Amino acid sequence: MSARKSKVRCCDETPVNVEGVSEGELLARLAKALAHPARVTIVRMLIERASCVCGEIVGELPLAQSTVSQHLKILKQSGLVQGDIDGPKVCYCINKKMLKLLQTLVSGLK
Amino acid sequence: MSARKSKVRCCDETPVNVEGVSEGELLARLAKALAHPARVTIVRMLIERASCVCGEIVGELPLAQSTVSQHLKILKQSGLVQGDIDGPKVCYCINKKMLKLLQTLVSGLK
DNA sequence: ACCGTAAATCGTCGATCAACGATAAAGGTA
DNA sequence: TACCTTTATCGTTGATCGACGATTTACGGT
Repeated sequence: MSARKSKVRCCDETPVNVEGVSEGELLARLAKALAHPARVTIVRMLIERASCVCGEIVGELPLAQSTVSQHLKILKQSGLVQGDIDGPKVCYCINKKMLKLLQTLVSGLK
Repeated sequence: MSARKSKVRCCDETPVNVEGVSEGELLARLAKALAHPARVTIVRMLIERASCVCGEIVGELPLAQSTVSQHLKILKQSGLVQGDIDGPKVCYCINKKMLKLLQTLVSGLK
């Protein structure tokens, strides 16, 4: 093996591609990512546990593995969540920048 | 005419029925209401202009009147927006309690 | 009573969502 | 290599969304 086979830390810094997207569009996208109870639960889990897991998420939700995988895909596409491959598993975690952005956009509604 | 035909103020206090709904469910609902750019625009308009109008909203969006009406319905169902009938027109405005609730729920994501 | 304006509702259509089981891909281990 | 585990993807199904035009409903004004 090279340096380290599987790094414990995952989801380092984040690109966050938000090119030419209006604030309204962006807020709508992020809101859409949260527009399902299961996804809210996933986000909360990822925030709570700094450690990012995937199988655990499946175990915690009353949904099939494929369904959870779909929700994770949607969350990843929104940028709110990232997933790093760690051996046979995938390590998911929150993109704090995006979460912060969402919070800023929502708080700015006034 | 009796006292005042059409009150200038509209959207007084708000009921806000959030009975037996978990926080996650609630956040998901509110997020869903914002999960479309047109609805974000509407919410922003209503926040900006204390005066609440409906025809103006239609005039400002590149959408048919019926489509805007649908979006308004969704926003009303979420509780984020209220509409009071004012003669032949309908006066829409933000439910500040709900907006605050949304902001609290999103800010609480940490 | 009649007309005009404002808004909601209806019906339709294509697109997307949400869920599942089944299957495939990718990596670790014996 | 063969297996096992983990996750993603495929294919399907029913439900909901988003948009529209057309129609209906509700008021105000004449």
